[in-house]
Amino acid sequence: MITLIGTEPLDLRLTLVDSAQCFRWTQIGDCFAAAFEGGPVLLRQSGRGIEAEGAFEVDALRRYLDLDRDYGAVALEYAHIPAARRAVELFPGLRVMNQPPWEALVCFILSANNNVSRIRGLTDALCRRLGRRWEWEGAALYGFPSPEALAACGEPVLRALKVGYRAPFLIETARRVVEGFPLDALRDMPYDEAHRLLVTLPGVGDKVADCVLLFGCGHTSAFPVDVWVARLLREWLGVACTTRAAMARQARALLGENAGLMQQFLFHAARTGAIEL
DNA sequence: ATCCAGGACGCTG
DNA sequence: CAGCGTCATGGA
Repeated sequence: MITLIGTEPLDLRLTLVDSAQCFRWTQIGDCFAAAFEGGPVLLRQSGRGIEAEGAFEVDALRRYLDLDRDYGAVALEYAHIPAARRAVELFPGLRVMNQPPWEALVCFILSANNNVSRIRGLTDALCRRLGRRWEWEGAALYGFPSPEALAACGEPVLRALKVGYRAPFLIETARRVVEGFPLDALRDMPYDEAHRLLVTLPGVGDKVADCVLLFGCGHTSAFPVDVWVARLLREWLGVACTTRAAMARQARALLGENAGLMQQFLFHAARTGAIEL
């Protein structure tokens, strides 16, 4: 059964795939597919709006896609900053998703010193090897591996998937989660406390912690600073700092409560070369 | 061959 | 606290 879940502006390809905030959606024809705990979910843009099919609850899916946020208001908030205004204009329909924190954690541990296409390949390999298998009209889809599955799989298995030196990070972090690391409580903690807690996990530094907080915990002020963002902060916003941690602090002070949402627009603008640095 | 990719980590000044 | 080499892997 096909359900219309919303008519708000949302560019599926841009949000689910191209913006590199999530790495596990695959395009099948004009649909985007991924498997979750309840089974496969398919999304499609039609003339009516965003249509969904499969195992989902409308409210949960709307939250996942951040459909309840007014991005027009966010744009206005930063309209006085030329680069920000330009980035928002360039990418209508880009939204910052609310992923399960465990998924964001694993994917962004994989992201360290890695490129987007390879992160996607590794995520897919992880799901194929350790995730639950589903089928949708003949096509195989794989759920995201549980913390238990990852904690128990053994380092050689992960090495064989080519995650490289990140293998022990993944296994140790999975163990910490299985042993009770409060992943689901991060959402309701103050940013500083949640960040301080996350960086105690192996493979998680300042930047990965900010990605987990922004993409998986609803902390819209979290501001991940990678090479692209560091560059654009200097060139576009005049932020002159030495370390990335200091740049993140300054960007948060400058942009406030929704700094992370704006970061995603700026990041994509810089990474795709849509705005010359 | 060298550099780079949504960096983290351990060691040295 | 800041700076630097190292860590797999694959594409440019």
